[in-house]
Order: sequence, then structure tokens, then C-alpha cells
Amino acid sequence: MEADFLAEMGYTGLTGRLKRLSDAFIYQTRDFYREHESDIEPNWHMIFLLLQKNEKMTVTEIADTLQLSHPAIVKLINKMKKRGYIDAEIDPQDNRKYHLMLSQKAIKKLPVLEQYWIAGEKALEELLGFNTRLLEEIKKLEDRMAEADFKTRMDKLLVNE
Amino acid sequence: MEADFLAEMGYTGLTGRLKRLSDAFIYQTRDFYREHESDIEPNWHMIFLLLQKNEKMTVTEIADTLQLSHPAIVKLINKMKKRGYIDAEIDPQDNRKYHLMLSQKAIKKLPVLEQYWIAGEKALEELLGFNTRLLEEIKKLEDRMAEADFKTRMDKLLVNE
DNA sequence: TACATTTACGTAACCAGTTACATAATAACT
DNA sequence: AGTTATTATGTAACTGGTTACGTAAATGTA
Repeated sequence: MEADFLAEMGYTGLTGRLKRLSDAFIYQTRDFYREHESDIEPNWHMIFLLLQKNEKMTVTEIADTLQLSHPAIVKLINKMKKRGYIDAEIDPQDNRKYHLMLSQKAIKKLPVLEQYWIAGEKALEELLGFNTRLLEEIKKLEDRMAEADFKTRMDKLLVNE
Repeated sequence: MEADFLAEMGYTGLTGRLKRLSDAFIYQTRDFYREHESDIEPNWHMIFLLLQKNEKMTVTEIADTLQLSHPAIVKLINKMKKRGYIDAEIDPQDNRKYHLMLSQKAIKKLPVLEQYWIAGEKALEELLGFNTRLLEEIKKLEDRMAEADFKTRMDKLLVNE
């Protein structure tokens, strides 16, 4: 097990480590789904939860709620539609809007998915040592990013350009 | 400022938040470079540092050091070559290997880049509230991932499949 | 009521990583 | 020395995000 260059770089390595961690979660979750349940993808999780809670949502509403761009949601939803997990109906009052909802196929699969989600949650608890310290630190970081983001701060801190 | 759905989800939202944070850093750094220095990209930073320290490295060495796949490094290096920041020479003993090094153009640009990197480091310090708590928590997570990764733990924790 | 603005969604091109596969050079073995 | 295994690099197709641009429907306004 060799040394971790990024970890040795202190602050400088942090952004790369965040990327590495985030990717690890995504790829491993995808692996997990593929072994257990062929055609579901990791980033559908939040869509399932959202539509389970709200029944019907538009593309824009989902994008806002998850703080992602709308094209990201469009791509995601199109794939879910193609695989039969999402139904859509046009808003009779406003023909630009689609109301998205879970299909019967999706609803039928929920109990199985919930088992996976629980396993994921438990795995994460283990990984975080059964405390919420990391969560809290990330919250602080998010809050500070909301006050003034990374670029704004870099611009400000760049000496004599 | 509406509520953050992901943050409200506790453990479940964490992976999405890591992705969101990581992306934010990447996109904002790219923005920063574009405004100040047209043709440099954020993920070149570690390559610059590595080749500044080691002078000559092969694709495989870089990939191992950064813990990325070799195709990732190939793509990255190709772009850096195309823009004239990397020179390569074939190993006379082993014709499969390329020794990569910073070009004169790259070396000449280092002082400017170092100003940017310092600004980034300071911005990160601010964002982390001038303490290393988050760094420490991430280190713990990485260590636990090395012991047993997310997928392994999910598999183990999945009840009665 | 016509025109301008905004909103909702879609598409294209890009970035940054992955896995899976291919190929050529070297090393290892018998 | 010839065959096999390994290593170094390259390529293709994919995931999952982005920004920039386009278009149609709805809304606001002169």
C-alpha cells in the first residue's frame, strides 16, 4: 500500500480527493445494482424518493429540488422512461409542462429497492464510524460556499493580478 | 433560499452532496482559469506538481501516484501535449515507455500558476474555517474504504437476498 | 390585441472519470 | 530459442454532470 500523494498535499489535494470519493461511491453503487438488479442506476435513487413523496413533479421542479441543471434531469428521466420506470402526462393547463410519476413497474420494484437503500445507509454509517461529524463538516462547507463560493474567494485572494 | 433536499436526507444524501461539492470545485476552478489564463484546465494541477517534483514520469507512474486509471492520464496528457505543456521522450531501454516532462512553455508559466494555486489554497482554508477537521474526517473515511469498500459493506449488510 | 419577455423543456458539445478490449514490447520459462 | 505471460500504452463506449443555444407555450404590457 503506497503513500497517497493527494492526501499528503493537505488543502491542495482536497478537491481531488472529493472527486475520488464521489466517483468511488458512484461506481461501486453501480456495480452493486448491476450484480443484484440489472437495469437500475445509482443516480435514480433521489428521483425515486422524490416521486414517492410528491407523486407528480415536473423536470424543472426536480432540477431545483436536487440543485442540478435541468438538462441533467432530462437525460436521467429519458433513460428511466425508456426502461419503463417513469410515466409522464402533459399539464392540461400548461402544455410546456410534463408531470412525471413513477410507473407501476417502478412502484412494484420499490420494496426491493428499499432493501438496497437500507443496506447503503448502513454501509455509510459504518464508513462514517457511526457519527455525523463528517456530515456536519460538509454542511459547514456548503454553507460557506453559499455565502461566497470558491471562485469568488480565489478571485479575492489572488494578489496583484 | 429553499431547503436542501439532499442535506435533509442524512446519510442517504451524502454521496450526492459529495458529487455536488466536487463538481462545484471543478467547474469554478475551470471558470477561474478561463478568466485568467485561457488554456489551462483544473485537473492539470496535480500533473504540474508531480512533474515539477519528479522531472520525468511515465503514464503508469502518474496513474498509480494519483490513484486514477491509466486511460484518464492518457487523455489528460494528450491534451497537455497538444497545448505544448508536456514533452515526451521514449525510454531507450524500453520502447513501450514514454518519459513525460514539463515543456519550457510550462516551466515558464509556473510562477503565474503558483499564484493561482496559492489563491486556491487560501480560499480552501477560508472555506474550511481555518481548521483541518474536514480533512481528518475524510482521511478516516478513506481509510475505512481501504479496509472494506462501500460495495463490500453493502453486500454484507443486505439482508436475505 | 400585438409584441416582448419569461418559462419549460430539449439538444449539442464539452469535461472528467470509468471499464473493457487491443496491441506491441519486454520478461520469464522450459 | 520459442512460447507464454506480463506490462505499458492506446482506443472505444459509457456515466453523469456542465454550459450554451434553440424553440414553443404562456405571461405581461403598450
